[in-house]
Amino acid sequence: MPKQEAKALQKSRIQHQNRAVILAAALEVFSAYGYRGTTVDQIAAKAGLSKPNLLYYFRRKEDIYVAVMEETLDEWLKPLRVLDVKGEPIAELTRYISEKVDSSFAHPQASRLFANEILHGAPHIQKFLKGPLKALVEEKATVIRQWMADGKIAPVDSPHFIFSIWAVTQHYADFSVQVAAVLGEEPKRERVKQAVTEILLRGLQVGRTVFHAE
Amino acid sequence: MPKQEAKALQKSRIQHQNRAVILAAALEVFSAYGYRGTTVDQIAAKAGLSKPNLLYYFRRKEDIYVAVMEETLDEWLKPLRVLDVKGEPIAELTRYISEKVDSSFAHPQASRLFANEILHGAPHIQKFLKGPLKALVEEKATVIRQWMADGKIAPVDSPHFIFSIWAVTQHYADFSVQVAAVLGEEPKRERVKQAVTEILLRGLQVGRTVFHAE
DNA sequence: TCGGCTCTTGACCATTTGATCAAGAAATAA
DNA sequence: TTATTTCTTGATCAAATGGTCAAGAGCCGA
Repeated sequence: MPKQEAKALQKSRIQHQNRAVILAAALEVFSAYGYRGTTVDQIAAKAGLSKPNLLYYFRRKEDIYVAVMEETLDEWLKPLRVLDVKGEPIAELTRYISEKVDSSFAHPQASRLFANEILHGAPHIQKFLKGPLKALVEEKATVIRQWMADGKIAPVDSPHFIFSIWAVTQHYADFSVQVAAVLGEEPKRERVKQAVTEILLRGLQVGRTVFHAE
Repeated sequence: MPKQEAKALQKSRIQHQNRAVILAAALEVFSAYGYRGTTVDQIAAKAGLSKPNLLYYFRRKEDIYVAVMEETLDEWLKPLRVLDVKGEPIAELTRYISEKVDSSFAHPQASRLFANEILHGAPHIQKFLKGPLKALVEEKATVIRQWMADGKIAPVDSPHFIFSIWAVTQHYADFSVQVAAVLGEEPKRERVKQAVTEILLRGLQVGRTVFHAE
């Protein structure tokens, strides 16, 4: 019976669909309340399933969390991966910042989930940080250094510059409550994009004419 | 008996000392594990007290949290308060950034406690955000606008510039695990300070000569 | 239609955890 | 010393919560 062999791998329509529903619900709840602050019941309720039913798909709460985190990480890396040494530096960095701002506005939960994980010591993603992420940052820091060496941008500490881009763009997802409270209104995506790009990139531009005081 | 009247206000030596010990322990634990992730037992253990004893000083877990948060907020505001319109803009902003970086290195727990609170919707400090913080940011945004109007710095979106300073500097406390993992070592305070200052302020300087490519 | 596999759930369990309380120990004022 | 107030704690409770299980319902291929 071939059914036996396929059992472990093959996922039925229902499996596929329910796992997706659960992961979507879990992202919402985990990002809002943190790992410990989230109950399995909450996720089950949001997913429209009974608790034992949910635990039929993911045996432990932690398994759900890990699954959501894995889904998130890949998407998180994407925009940086395409930073291209052959492109025009300011255009490349502008695109990267733009995509990160878009991401903060479109998927704030993913950003918050990630932020919360790191804030609490990154117990589940140490390997990701020290492996793929470290490698990618080193690669892209080299790209930026190349641009500097070619005289295309002003000198800057490459890894710290990457950290700054992350910090500023993700701020609009992770600290959105604070931003909205201080501004007195929800920030506008395009306005944020423009402001952030200017703040982060203006200092890099070479041959730029700055108006002079007096 | 005057003792009766004073009872509610007066705090004995023991009261004073134990409250301080509890708040210090609570800051450590809350910042590491979040509100829900922290147990009263953990705080009591770290403070060297029995759980009922701890609850003699703070009747509820939430009371401890609120007390720690209040202690933290004031310190958080301090560096921004002294931003002076009469000072030299770049020097003033450099000092502000420097103090924020110092704060991230010296008191990362306070920053993380604050970050965690906001990340989860700021349920306990809405009033602080919409009141004192909003007012202060508006005041200091005006200071920056004045500098721009006087032609002392390049134009920039003031509130978003303040957000950027917060984001970048606090990143080294809130995301320190990520920073260390990606760099492969602990970042050096002075190096961070220099890099961050350059990234954030170079674009503001007026009459600056940037070397030109080729 | 039938047999087996997948999916679903009500009931239940063990542990954790915030909080209480009564009673004793220690400090303090008379 | 003595009386009173403050401080401390072992024992205990009720609720919340992660996880189990057996039994039933539903789906699907032969």
